[in-house]
Amino acid sequence: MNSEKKIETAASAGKRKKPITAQDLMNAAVKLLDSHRSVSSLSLREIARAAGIAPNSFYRHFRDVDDLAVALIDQAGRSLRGVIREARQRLSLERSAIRTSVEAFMEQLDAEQKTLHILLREMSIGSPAFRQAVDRELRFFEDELCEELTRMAKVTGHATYEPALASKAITRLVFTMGAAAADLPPEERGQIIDETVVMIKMIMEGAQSLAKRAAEK
Amino acid sequence: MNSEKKIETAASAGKRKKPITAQDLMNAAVKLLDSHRSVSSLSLREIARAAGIAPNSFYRHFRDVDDLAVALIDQAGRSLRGVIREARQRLSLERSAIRTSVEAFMEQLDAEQKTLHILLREMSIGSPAFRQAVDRELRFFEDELCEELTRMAKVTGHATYEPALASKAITRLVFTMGAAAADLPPEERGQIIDETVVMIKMIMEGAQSLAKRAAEK
DNA sequence: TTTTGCACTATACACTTGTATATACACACG
DNA sequence: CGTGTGTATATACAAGTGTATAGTGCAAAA
Repeated sequence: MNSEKKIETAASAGKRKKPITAQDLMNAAVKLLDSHRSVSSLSLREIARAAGIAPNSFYRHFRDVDDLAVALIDQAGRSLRGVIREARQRLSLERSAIRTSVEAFMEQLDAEQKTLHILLREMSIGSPAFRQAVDRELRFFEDELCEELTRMAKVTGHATYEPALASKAITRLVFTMGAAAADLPPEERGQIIDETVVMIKMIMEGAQSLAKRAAEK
Repeated sequence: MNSEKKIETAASAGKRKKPITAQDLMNAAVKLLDSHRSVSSLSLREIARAAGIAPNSFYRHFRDVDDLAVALIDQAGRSLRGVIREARQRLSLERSAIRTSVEAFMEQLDAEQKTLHILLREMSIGSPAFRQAVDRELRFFEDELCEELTRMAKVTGHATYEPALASKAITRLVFTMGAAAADLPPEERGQIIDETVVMIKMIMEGAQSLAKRAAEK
């Protein structure tokens, strides 16, 4: 059977108005990544098949599978930033800022599009462009956090030792713990959240304590 | 061209005494992973080709590519544990225990077999067996560290707040920072090491400070 | 010696992959 | 009415994939 088979049938059997969006392709790709496949193991044909289009139509929307992957990361980052910013606004006084943010982060894990899931899993793998996209999101997170830390310092009087470093530590920790939580059934995530919160408090406490010590000298 | 090509030539051109070891295959796989490919994108044939054997001979040594990947992780963990344990023994008094360990960890990044590299990159991806193997190694690390922390508490009198959690935080942080360092030219790793050391100190300082606060109440 | 077992190879098959080429259909503008 | 232009399609090809089947050659056991 050297020539093509006839059937590369659409997954979505419905009669669709023709035009397919880039987002449709991204959704199809995300569905394929459900279990534990890496983006780099997805084939262009597979994605096209899942989206119900001909293989070649893929090129109308993305240059590459890599290109699509980068788009996925951007999307993950954008919506994550939104969620965190929102969490920070409803920073009511009855709950700790830390806990609120961590919870928002973890909730985002099974948001409609599970792109955060993907970002966390594939952080350190994939094309240069891919990792660059991930790094961008990490830095976003760090910067916002760092700002917050220094602002907080002025209000409470508790200075932070090296706010940029503390932010980096917290960010990496949250992302790593998020990756661990991602593979867990949601009912076991509570523990991870608690652990993460305590870890963050350790870092902040430590950074403040080191700041005091440095000031005393 | 429907039938096979004739040449699937050995990569290692030398005239070898026939028997190839599982380790040879693992080495070949590692070489292929040099740049930034994920294990899941390696094909059995590719590995066999790189090792200079026929595709089918692969099965004499591993069931799967996945199977080989798990073996790689085990090897990475084994040698990492060795290195860290060794570092702890030459824990001379002139250098901090933290810095010595972190340096040992980072040095292991470009050890002969760069398997640690792979472990760090693919931590949260791959087959269940694969991630289980990674988790095993993480826990090893955590446990040894936790023991050390409580032992230290008795000597110095500085108790640690939740030693298990602090160990987990430190472990995850070191691994994440290691993953970041892995993609860097060795001359830029110094900074990462410094950062990591400070981060760890923050955590330990914080955990001790929290312990004191808890005791005072 | 013959036999048996093992490590490896060669060939083949059915299948998937990325992409080149050509083509069909819809809609906007002259 | 064309006539593009953009978006989808089908067909095809060369290459790569996992693996089934059938050897080949060589060392130890009989």
